[in-house]
Amino acid sequence: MASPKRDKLLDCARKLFETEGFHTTGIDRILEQAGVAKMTLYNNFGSKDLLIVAALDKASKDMISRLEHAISQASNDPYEQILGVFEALAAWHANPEFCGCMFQAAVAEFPDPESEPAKAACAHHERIIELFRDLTLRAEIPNHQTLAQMLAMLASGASCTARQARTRVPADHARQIAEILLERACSAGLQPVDGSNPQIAKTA
Amino acid sequence: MASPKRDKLLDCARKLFETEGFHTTGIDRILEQAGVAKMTLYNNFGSKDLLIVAALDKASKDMISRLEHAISQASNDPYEQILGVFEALAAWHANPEFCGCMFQAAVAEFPDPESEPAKAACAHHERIIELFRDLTLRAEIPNHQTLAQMLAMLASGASCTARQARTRVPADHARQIAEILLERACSAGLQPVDGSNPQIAKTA
DNA sequence: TACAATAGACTAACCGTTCTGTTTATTCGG
DNA sequence: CCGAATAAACAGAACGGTTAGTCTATTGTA
Repeated sequence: MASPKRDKLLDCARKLFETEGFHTTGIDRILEQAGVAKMTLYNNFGSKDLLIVAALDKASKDMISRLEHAISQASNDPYEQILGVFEALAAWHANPEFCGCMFQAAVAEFPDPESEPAKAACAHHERIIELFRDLTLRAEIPNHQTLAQMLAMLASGASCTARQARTRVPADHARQIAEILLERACSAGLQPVDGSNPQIAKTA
Repeated sequence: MASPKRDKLLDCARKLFETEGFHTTGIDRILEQAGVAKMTLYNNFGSKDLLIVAALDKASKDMISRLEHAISQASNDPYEQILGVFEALAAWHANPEFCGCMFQAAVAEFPDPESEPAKAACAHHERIIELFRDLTLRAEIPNHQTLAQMLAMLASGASCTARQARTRVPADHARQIAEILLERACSAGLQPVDGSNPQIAKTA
């Protein structure tokens, strides 16, 4: 299952997809850069789409473990750990090699929600929400599910904005907002969201 | 400049690009759906990329004027007007035809920031920030520039999340966060952002 | 010898773009 | 008011290039 050629191919594919997009990067370029024959791609992955899925899965695993590492290093306090996630986000965006979130690009390039790459990208987003949910639960925040969704949305917005801005400013703004939300949740608890907007019921 | 054929072509192109992406929708499909000859495309726009730019520009103009309409109808109070923008956002996301923000898709599909479609999409984002800046300025908010950036980021995050979720929930969450930020800005003013994060200086 | 990975030719489809020739509508001079 | 001139839109063939994917023949190694 795990061969050095396969790893090299997957690494190059991930990088090229990230920097130049999924549709615009042809198979031949990946093979050339990886120094690998065409048949190793089709023997190991089956198709370009499945290679994309594999690249997304690996990128997701890497990012999640990077965030978990940032969390464990931040503190024992879940409040501080949540802010640590945004610190890690800002550090990522500040990296000059940063060129946007790969998963946001994937859902944009594969509009069909039933396509495998789109599903892989959505799965990553769910994992991010889950990560925040663990933290808000441990922080014993009243409306912890809602806050987790909000935090994930903040992170998405920061990544999306940073793709154009190419600075860590959006992530720092997101962090600041997260701080405000946490402060508020700590002192009073969030107002019930769904109750205050009854028209949601239709789409929920 | 403005002919009915040209308008029909532009409309169909905008819709197809929005729902199926820029790279995946071929020219032939656009022409077929618009009932228009190939040469009318090249006589009127010059190339597919320039057609994409024209579609993005028209979509931007439409959206901005829709938001301005929502603002003018909301109230005379700039606070209420800002919330009105998020109301309009939520209404847009609740529309069953909503399939994600076209401009986010454009920057994802054209990773080269120098490409014309990417520049057109960035210009739209600037217009959104400017729209919020006008409102925060009129609201006499201390750090109005920073808050405008934050609000734009919230809107981006909501659109990005709504692409996957297909509900108005993210926009409602964004609205709720905006409410909190406004409340805070009203009572005390935001803390100086850049001062509290001196490491920004490098990228600023 | 046997096996796995290689390079690279090859296919079939699709892409954006150009070109050709025809048809339609509009405008203008007599 | 009518016929000629101009321009625009038409359908569709053709072009060169690129794509994902398959196949074959060759190499290196155990």
